[in-house]
Amino acid sequence: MNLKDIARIAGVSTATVSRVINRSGPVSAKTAQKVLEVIEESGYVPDTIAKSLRIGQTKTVGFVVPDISNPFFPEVLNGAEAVCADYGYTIILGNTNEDVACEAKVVRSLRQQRADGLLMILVDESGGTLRQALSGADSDLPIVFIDRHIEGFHYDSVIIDNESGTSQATKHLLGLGHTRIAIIHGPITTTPGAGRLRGYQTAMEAACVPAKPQYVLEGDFRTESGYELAKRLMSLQDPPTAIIGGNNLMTMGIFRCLRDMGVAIPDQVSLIGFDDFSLAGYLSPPLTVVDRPMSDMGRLAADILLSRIEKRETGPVRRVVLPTALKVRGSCRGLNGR
Amino acid sequence: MNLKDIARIAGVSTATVSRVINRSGPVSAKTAQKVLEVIEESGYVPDTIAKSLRIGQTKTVGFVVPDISNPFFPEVLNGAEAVCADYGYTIILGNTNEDVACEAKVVRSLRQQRADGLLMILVDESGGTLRQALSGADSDLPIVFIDRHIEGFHYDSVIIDNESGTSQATKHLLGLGHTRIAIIHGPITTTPGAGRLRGYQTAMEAACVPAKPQYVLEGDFRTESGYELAKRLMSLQDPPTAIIGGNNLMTMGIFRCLRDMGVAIPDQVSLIGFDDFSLAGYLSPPLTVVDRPMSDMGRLAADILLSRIEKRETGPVRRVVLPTALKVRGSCRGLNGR
DNA sequence: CAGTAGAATGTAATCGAATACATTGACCTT
DNA sequence: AAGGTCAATGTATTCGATTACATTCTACTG
Repeated sequence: MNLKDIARIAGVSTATVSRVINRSGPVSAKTAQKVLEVIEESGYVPDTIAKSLRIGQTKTVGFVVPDISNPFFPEVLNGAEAVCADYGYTIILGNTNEDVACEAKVVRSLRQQRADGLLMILVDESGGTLRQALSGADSDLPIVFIDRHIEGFHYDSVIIDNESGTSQATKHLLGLGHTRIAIIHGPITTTPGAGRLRGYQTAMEAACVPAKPQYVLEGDFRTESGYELAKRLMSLQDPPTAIIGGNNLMTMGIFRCLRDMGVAIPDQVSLIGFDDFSLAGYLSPPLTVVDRPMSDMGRLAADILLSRIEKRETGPVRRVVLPTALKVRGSCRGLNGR
Repeated sequence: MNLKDIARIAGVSTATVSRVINRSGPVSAKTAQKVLEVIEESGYVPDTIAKSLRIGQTKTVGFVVPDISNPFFPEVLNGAEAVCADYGYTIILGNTNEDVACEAKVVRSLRQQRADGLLMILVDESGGTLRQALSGADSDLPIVFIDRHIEGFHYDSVIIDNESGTSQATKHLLGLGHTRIAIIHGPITTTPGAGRLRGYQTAMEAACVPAKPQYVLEGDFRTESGYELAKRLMSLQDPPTAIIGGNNLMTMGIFRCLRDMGVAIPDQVSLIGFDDFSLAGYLSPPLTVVDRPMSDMGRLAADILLSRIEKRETGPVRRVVLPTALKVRGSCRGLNGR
């Protein structure tokens, strides 16, 4: 059952049917009604594929994530999906498994599928992968980066103030009297990895507390690395009195490690995580975290992307930086009383 | 840059280029090489849209979920995505917001987009919505239901043994000496809602412990309803000594409520949740839960769907029922010693 | 009543790839 | 050398919609 069939049954031309469906031209009331009746009866749905081919637009947005099972992902997706649905766009998923080669493959596949635009949480922030995957193409494919971005690349991005996030956390700990503060940060090749480390360093320097190198460890944003590195920290001859986790997963890893090692939080070690999650406030102790507006990030990114796709906005590249907020709960203890 | 351009530059016909790309016919080594070179240089990627239109297959699978932010979703998605990626299929997302009307819209939209098949976590288990959304169509669109299914509908489904899950949980509590056991179950119009309730009832009856009606409450699978109903339970003149949560979100709600009300777990009330989640074992007390293989559900459902799409399997409808397992941690206390 | 504006409708090309069918050419057979 | 086989390639149609352009029809003007 296609447009031609409808035209035949209704006794009109395909052009007329198309005009009725899209309200794209004058059609007499009588004809329109007749056509609509036929469509209704037959249960006809226009073929989006054919339409896309003809008009060169698919009304789809590719959403590229490194790791579906990171709880950060559904939150962002949630915001983005709502906006896309509002504008009649559908989301196609691309999972890169934190892998550079996979990222290239996914982008190329999304390009093949003619996604109208891309929402990307990057893996390769050097941009090499992306540049290659986009090579030879109509390189005006709109892309909005989320959480991470590429220096000197002409794309919009929605990120957060990572530096201020860890800076707040560090100051909070310093204010409680801690000096042996450790951080398990993400890869410094990534925006959030480097930014969060910088915030920590800045705050430490500002307080004239030198950060010991053995307290600054680089993880890979995964639970296991948080676990392992926390174990290493607590095995030092002078273990830290406070640890900052570089993201949600690593914080969970740290939390588990401390629990498994029998290290009391916050009595022996204070802990601050980056990223809030649903049960963080119900752990014991309730976790103090740096929170950020994840759903808003998705919403905003989708907003920008769609306005680029629909050419409602043509100005220069936008770089939106959203604020973070320290949520003080119960995983930090003051040392001043000692 | 399209197939025609490549053909022109390589000095061959479009048919030959197509044959090279798809290995769909004999091409001399020399010609093939030439064509591949041109493709390489130009960064050409075939247009999936055009291909789909021609061959009537999109290599996409629609994934319909009621609630993106339910932690159950990414787990299932994770499994499904891996299988789909293996077979070269892409996932299109459909969010129904637990809304029947929205479900119809999403299915219709996915049909328009010519998804080759659907993975569905239903909202309307009566099937009315689905039947309507599929009306008039080539109703041989393969669909696999996950977690919930429609009685007497000719589609495959992958569900879990809900009844045995709550039955195990109830027996565990009975074994510990509890008799005032409450359950906050999901809507009885849903497979998991009804099944889990039944398991509870069966186990209670088998032990000749009558279930008091005020201990059996129907929630809506959301955190808030768990919270509210737990509050109601604990306000009874003879509150239960144990509560079973009907799903992950409601269990979180119950947990929060008990904490907020200052009810000690498990000293005052024992708690068993349905569905494990990443930090359940690190709450205090660590939560005893009925676990189920969520990622496997996604994997299996995708497996079945793809084998239907590719006609590798044409047998009768399959109904796969996966087992649940009680994970005993620390949220239940024995009453026998009293 | 001829002329014409503008509404209503139709015809046919187009998007980019796949493919049925046609054609060419090389090599082998008898 | 004629005929046959099969590999290699080309031509032209097709998928289902949109749309530029052409045509018809209606109604109104002077």
